[in-house]
Amino acid sequence: MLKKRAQELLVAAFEALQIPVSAETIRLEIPRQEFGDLATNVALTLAKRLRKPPRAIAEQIAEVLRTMAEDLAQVEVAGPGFINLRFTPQFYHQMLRQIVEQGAQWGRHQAEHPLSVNVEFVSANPTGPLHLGHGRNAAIGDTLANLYEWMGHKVVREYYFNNAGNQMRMLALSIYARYRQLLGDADYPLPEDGYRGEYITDIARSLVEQYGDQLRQGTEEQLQLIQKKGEEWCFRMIRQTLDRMGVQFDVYFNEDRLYTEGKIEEVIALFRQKGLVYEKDGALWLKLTAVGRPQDRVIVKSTGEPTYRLPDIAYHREKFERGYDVLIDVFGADHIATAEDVKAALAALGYDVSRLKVILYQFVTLLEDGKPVKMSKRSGKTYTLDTLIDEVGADVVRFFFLMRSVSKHLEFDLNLAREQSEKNPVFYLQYAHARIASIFRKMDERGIAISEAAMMEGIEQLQQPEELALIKELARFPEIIEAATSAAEPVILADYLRDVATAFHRFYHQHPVLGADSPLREGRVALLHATQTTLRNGLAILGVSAPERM
RNA sequence: GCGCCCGUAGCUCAGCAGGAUAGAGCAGCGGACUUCUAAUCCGCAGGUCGCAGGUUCGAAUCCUGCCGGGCGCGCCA
Repeated sequence: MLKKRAQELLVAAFEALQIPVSAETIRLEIPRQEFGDLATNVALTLAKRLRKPPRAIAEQIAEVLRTMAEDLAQVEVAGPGFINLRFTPQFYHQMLRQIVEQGAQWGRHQAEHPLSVNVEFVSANPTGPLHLGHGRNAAIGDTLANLYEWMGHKVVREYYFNNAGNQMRMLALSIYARYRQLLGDADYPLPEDGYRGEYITDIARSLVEQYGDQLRQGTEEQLQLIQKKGEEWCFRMIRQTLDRMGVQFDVYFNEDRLYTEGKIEEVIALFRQKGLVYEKDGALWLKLTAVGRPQDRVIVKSTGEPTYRLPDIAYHREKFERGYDVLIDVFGADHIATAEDVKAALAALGYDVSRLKVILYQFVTLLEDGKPVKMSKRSGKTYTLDTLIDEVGADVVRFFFLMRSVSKHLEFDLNLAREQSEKNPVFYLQYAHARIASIFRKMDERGIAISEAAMMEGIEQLQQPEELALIKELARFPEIIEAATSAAEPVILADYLRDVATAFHRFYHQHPVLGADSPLREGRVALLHATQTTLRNGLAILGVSAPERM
C-alpha cells in the first residue's frame, strides 16, 4: 500500500511537470531508516533521457511533491539524486484503520480478471514413502497454490499419480520376493534394482495375512494383484504423510487414464500428422531437434511400451485441454531436461506454453551435527518425510522447506530444527503471535472489552517510532503476497514475516499495552489486532500454525 | 564435453529489471526480567561480495573467460 501511494504521488508530480513517465518505471525501495520510508532512483534513470543532471530533476520533482504535500511529511533529495519520502503519521494511522477493518481478509487481493490455475506438485510414484525432496515439493507447491488463492485466483491442486510405468512392476516383484521369504524361502532373491525399504516387507506380511500362500506361484495374474495391493498401500502412506503436512489435493490424476482414454494414441497421431516422429531400431522417436532441443528422444520403445516422456506430454496436453489459464509444475532440479522436452513438444502441438510455469527447486541435504546424513536408495536406508515430521513437527518441516529460495540447494539442519528454543526461526514468528494472544487473554481476565470504534479512535495516539515502524511493516503485506506470487518464491513471505515479528517484538518490549492510558491503550490494541492478523494470515499461506500459547 | 542452478561474515542465507556506508539469523563477546510470556530486546565484533577482465558517471548486481560445488545429458521414472 505504501509503494502504491507513493507511485501515485510521483506520477501526479511528473504530470504536473509534463514529463511523460509510466508508473512501472518509478521503482521504489525501502532505504535505510534514516533516509526515509521509501526512496526512488527515478531521477537517476531519467537523467540520460532528459539530458539533465539527476539532482536537478530530483529537485524539480521534490518541489512539486512538497506543494502537493498530502500524506507526505518529508521529501528530500539526497546522494546522486535519490528522492527520499517520509509519510505522515496520519497516513499510517489511516492504513492501520484499513487493516483493522479488513480483519481476516487483510492481504487478500481481488483480481480484476481471476484466473483458473492448476498447480501440479508432489506427484511421487506410489512405490514407497515420501522423502525429503517430496517434502520440499509439497511445501512449495501448496504455498504457491495458497498464494494464487490470496491473489484472488481459482486454484486446483493436482497430483499426477504415476501408476503405469515399469517401476510399478518392480514394486510388485519386490513385494513378491519378500512374500516368498516370509513363506519360508529365505534365499529367494530380491530383484537387482528392487525396492528395499521396510515397508515392502510390511506389505508382503499383509499379503500373507490375507492370502496365506495362495500367491506363491507368482503368476502374471497374481503379480497384478500384488501390484494393485502395493500401489494402494503406498498411496495410503503417501496421503497420510501429506495430511500431516497439511496438504490436500483436489485432483489425483491417474496415469492409467491416459491409456484407457486413448490420450497416448491421440498424441502419437498428432505427432505423426506434424511429421515429428520417425522409426529407428524398432522404436518410435520424437524429433525434438526440429523444435530446438538438443536430442531426439524415444517415446515408444521397441517393446511397444511408451517411455515416461510420452505420457508426460499427453498428461500436460490433457491439462491444457481442460482450459486453465495458468499451469504450474513443481519439479526437482533433476527434471530440467524432461521439462524442457515436454514444453517444446507441447509448443509444437500448438499450445501456448507461456502459460506453463515450471518451478524447479534444488535438492535437499539433511545435516546432522554439521555433516550430511548419508542416504542410500539401494539399501533402502533413507530418511523419510514421516520420520522428519515425527522428529521436529510439521510446522518446523514446512517452514524450513520454505525459508530458502527455490533455486538454492537447501541444507536442512536437523540440530537447529530439533531445537525447541529461540534459535529456531519458526518459533520466533509463532511466539510473536502467541504473545499477542496472551495479552488478549489477559484482557478477558480483567474484563476489559474494547469496541472497534474505540480502537479506531485510539489509533491517532500512536506516535512512537516503534508503533509507526510496525504499522509500516504491516502495510507491506499485500505487496509481499504479490511479489512472492509473481516470483514464485515463498521465501519472500517467510522473510517478511520475520520482519513483522521483529517490529512487533521491538514495540512490545518498549511499550505496555494494557498499562497504557486510554485512548492510547485502545490504539495499541488495534495495533495488536492488525499484527496478529498479519502473522496469522501469513503463516496460513505458508501452512504453518499460529499458536495461541507457547 | 554440453545444458541448468549455485559461489556474499566462522556457519546458513537476504540483497542481483546497476545507484547513497553490502544486510539478517546462528555461533562469539557484553548488557536488559518486582510490569501484557526473556522462545524477547539492546549493544559490540566480524566481509578482497570465488578469481580475472569488460560495459558504465556508478557493478555484489549486466557481459565474457576461468576456478570451485550441485543436478542433468537412457529404448529408467
